[in-house]
Amino acid sequence: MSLAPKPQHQPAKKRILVVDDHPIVRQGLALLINREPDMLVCGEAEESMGALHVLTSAHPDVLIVDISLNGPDGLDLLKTIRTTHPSLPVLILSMHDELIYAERALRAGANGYIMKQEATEKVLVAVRRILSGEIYVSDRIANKMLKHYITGAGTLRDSSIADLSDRELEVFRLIGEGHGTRQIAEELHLSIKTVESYQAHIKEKLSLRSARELMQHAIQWSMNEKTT
Amino acid sequence: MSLAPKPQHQPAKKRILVVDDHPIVRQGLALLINREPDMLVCGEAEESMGALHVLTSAHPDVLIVDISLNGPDGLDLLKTIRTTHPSLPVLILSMHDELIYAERALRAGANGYIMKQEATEKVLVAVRRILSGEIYVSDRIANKMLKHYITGAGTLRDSSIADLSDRELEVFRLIGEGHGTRQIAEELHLSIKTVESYQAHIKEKLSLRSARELMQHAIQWSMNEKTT
DNA sequence: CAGCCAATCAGGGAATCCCCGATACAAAAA
DNA sequence: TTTTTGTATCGGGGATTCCCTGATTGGCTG
Repeated sequence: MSLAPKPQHQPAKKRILVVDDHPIVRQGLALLINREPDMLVCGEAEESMGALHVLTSAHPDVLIVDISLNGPDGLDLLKTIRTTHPSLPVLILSMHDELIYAERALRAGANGYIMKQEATEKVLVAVRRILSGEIYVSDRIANKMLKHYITGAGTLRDSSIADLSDRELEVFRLIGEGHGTRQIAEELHLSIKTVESYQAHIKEKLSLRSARELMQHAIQWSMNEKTT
Repeated sequence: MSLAPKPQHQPAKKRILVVDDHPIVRQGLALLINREPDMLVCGEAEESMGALHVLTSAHPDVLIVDISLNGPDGLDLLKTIRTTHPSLPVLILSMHDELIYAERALRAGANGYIMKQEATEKVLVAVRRILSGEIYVSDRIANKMLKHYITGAGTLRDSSIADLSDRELEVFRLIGEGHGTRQIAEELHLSIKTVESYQAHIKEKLSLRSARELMQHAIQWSMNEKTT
């Protein structure tokens, strides 16, 4: 399985930082990556803060980031990283194959978007692809994007939820997970007033009349993990 | 129990079947399990149908089943399996730490409930626990459930919602429909204070810590099997 | 450049949550 | 027959959230 390159001129392995809040997933990725001759996992983190910390000490060549982390989510982390590392390759990992997330991820500067449903080898393909400077998206997503792009609207209108901004969607998701206003504010390091403002915007965009209705929809949406 | 010739000197490895729609998670679990001397993964499946098929050929001693599968979910699979294998140990794996899912899982006949956020070693602990005939749940969940046990009687009851008085159940249902405190008070021709009192009683009986959790449970209850 | 919009926050009154109660009544237990 | 328990009904009052009306900054975009 290995070409057995001898230590002499051995090219440096590509260093990969894995960010996911599920230990099992981190371990699965580590196994997968470390048995490749040209890559190794140089660090792990389970949330954004830890990731930023490890980032400075482990100097990875690629990041693999789960989109749904506790606290600031994968997209937030991505945006933060982009301010200091504009061209560091980042592969976004997600459990939804909803177009909303893929579109947002790429817009936020991700170099790739892959789903956990994808075969494990695809992860390696994706990593190599983005290491070579290209963009990776799974075929299913790519097809959907093409179709939507061709058949009209430049953006995706699956539901009015697609109208939400990144921050708004994040708050919406947290509400659906059962988190309260204060809690969300703390998790995202924002003022309560700011979170309230987002809630108001979400209600506006989704035509909801009360915080109660907002919560109802958020919970139902979060229960529906359904694939397009 | 024992259908194979069991050499007394060398105990056979316990055979484990993993069902999860994320290849990375399956691989992570396989790594984790196969490096233990007394277990091995005897099969994998990514959805319920495949799981039932593999089940007949791989003769596992334990199943690890993710709760959110495509098509019939983990609980559906569990229920199906229980009709033909009433005592086959099944560990339910989930990404939610919500009590509701754990309750449903155990009520459906699961022998354990563990979250993906949990440390990987906990999976091994859980597997050994349920292999020895016991039930495994994480400490957080266990604490919550204990209260339910103590205040109730016998086995895991009908979600302990059966303990609610008529008025309480009525209020609970209305909350699940999205009605607010004031609205409920008007609809039932009661004082707001009375409705608040019912809410407090419901929270007490269901071991819920906030109005938000109450609402979450009420909504989810009203969405799913009201008829269980 | 002017305008729009996302992201961030404040003030303040209304509503709610949630901890303390209370009273009345019926059924069950002692 | 007391005593206890459970249900149904309500209140006070402080903490919190809701919700409306603002503001400021910084990007894009026409």
